[in-house]
Amino acid sequence: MPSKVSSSSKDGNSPKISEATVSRLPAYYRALSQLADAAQVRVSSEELAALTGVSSAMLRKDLSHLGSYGTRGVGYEVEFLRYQISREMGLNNDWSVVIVGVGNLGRALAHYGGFGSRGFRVVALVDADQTLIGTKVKCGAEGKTVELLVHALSDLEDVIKETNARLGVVATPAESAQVVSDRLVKAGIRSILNFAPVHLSVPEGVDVRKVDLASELQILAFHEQRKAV
Amino acid sequence: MPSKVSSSSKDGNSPKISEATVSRLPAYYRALSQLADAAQVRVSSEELAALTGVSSAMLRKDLSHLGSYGTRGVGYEVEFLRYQISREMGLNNDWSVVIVGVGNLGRALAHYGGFGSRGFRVVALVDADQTLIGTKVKCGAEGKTVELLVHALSDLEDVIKETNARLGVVATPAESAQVVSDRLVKAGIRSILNFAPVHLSVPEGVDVRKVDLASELQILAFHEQRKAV
DNA sequence: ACACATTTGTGCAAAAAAGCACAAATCCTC
DNA sequence: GAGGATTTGTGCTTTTTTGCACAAATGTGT
Ligand SMILES: NC(=O)c1ccc[n+]([C@@H]2O[C@H](COP(=O)([O-])OP(=O)(O)OC[C@H]3O[C@@H](n4cnc5c(N)ncnc54)[C@H](O)[C@@H]3O)[C@@H](O)[C@H]2O)c1
Ligand SMILES: NC(=O)c1ccc[n+]([C@@H]2O[C@H](COP(=O)([O-])OP(=O)(O)OC[C@H]3O[C@@H](n4cnc5c(N)ncnc54)[C@H](O)[C@@H]3O)[C@@H](O)[C@H]2O)c1
Repeated sequence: MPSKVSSSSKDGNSPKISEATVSRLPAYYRALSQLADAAQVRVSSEELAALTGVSSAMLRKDLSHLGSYGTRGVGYEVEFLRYQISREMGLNNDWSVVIVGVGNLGRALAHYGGFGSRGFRVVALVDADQTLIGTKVKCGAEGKTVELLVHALSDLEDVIKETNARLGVVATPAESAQVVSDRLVKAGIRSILNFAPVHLSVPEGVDVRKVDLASELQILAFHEQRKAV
Repeated sequence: MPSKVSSSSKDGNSPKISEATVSRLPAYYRALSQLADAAQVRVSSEELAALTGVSSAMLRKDLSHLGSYGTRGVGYEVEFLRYQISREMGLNNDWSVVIVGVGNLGRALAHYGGFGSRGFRVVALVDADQTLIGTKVKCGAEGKTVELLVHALSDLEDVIKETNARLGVVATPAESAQVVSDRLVKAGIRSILNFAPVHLSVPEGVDVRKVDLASELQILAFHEQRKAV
């Protein structure tokens, strides 16, 4: 897994769903959404597993941690199961996202339309580049396009407070990532998605997930190298 | 972990490095490069572990799978260890990458300069959009900028043959991803990095790593939701 | 109402990964 | 060159994750 949650264990009373399971729930959700779009009513563990690339046994065990939402001899109701996963994952809530670093990647993320359909909304863009600050960037894809102003890094705390952002995306160069992360945390952000290829140190209670594209290619290269000549 | 290798186990005679270890090697490599840039000669497992966010014991065990490259009581030589990792991972070779889908994300990847410094070179861009085909896209960042022509999807096989590309990146919409993947495989590609939020079915021997940005946000949201109110 | 075909949910076993602790190796000082 | 301070490499333990197999539950057909 090219990325891991770092800190935070957090358990109050919830039955504790394993990290491995959590990391697969989004794929199930996505597949169920697809089936729902195709107006399919029911799905078996076998079918859903094939769609998501896991074994049917693993799928069933994963789902069993959420509750007993299937019917033996029949399968799962697509819409019902989809709803249960979305509820468990908090996708009903509206998640506000602030993106710091509006370069190649930050802009691509802002333009992307696929987040909105899943409860995520980019509400603020922040950069340190004077030539970018004050410019407008189109956010979201067809239909729901919004123009967002690029804010100055110095306004980070205010922007977060005003927009109530709870998720932070770091898309700055590696050198600035730790500083940006520190400021995000200080401003109250406790969930960070980091694209900079550095490890971010954050206090207990803050989650960081790292997406490292270069690492992914390197891992592929490693295996490629080992394949028969 | 936002991504996993799907198929391929592959073992000829190599001592078999665990998948978990392989997934961490790029981070070690990156940190060592940083230290080398800062002209640091030696590093302890403790220090390197802190830089990469793992425990020192895990780091040592990971490295021990490559060989015994440290010196007890002293630590590791930065340059030497870096070289050993790069050799093990095949980063000395030059890896040619073809990107299919030159939209928001594909373009951001093409523009990105960080790949070149690690043995990866984007050698071809392919898209299905008639208005894009034939246009030129700047590839790589400052210094080593190259303009690449966007090729037609119908030329995919030829382009791969001519450029000798061995790594394929799928950055098309989800609907097209499986078709594109099939064609990449048929053209001889056996390592694919997939950004489309769908599971790709590939034959035995082909590796797919999936990077699903929306999933990452969802996983963060899941944990965020569980944090104290 | 009963036998039979399906498909889930789950206890248990196996495998993989992470963590611990310490002996072995090296360096430094005197 | 002996003793003490470090720091690696690794056997062993614990935890996490995956896989297997089957009983329990449901639907169907007669
Ligand atoms: N573009 C890619 O395909 C790609 C691939 C792999 C990794 N990455 C990583 O993602 C990150 C962003 O990549 P990119 O290609 O968008 O880079 P980029 O240089 O295009 O954009 C970086 C942006 O961050 C801004 N910035 C710099 N310092 C800042 C600070 N302290 N606060 C706020 N903003 C700041 C810059 O002004 C710039 O707009 C980098 O860390 C890069 O290594 C990118
Ligand atoms: N942009 C993001 O930040 C982001 C985030 C998460 C996921 N993704 C995923 O990454 C993929 C690409 O995203 P994007 O934002 O770049 O989309 P995009 O629509 O901007 O670009 C997609 C490109 O693929 C091309 N294309 C379509 N069908 C094709 C085919 N059969 N063969 C070759 N090219 C084809 C299109 O012409 C277009 O240029 C999508 O699957 C998207 O869900 C993107």
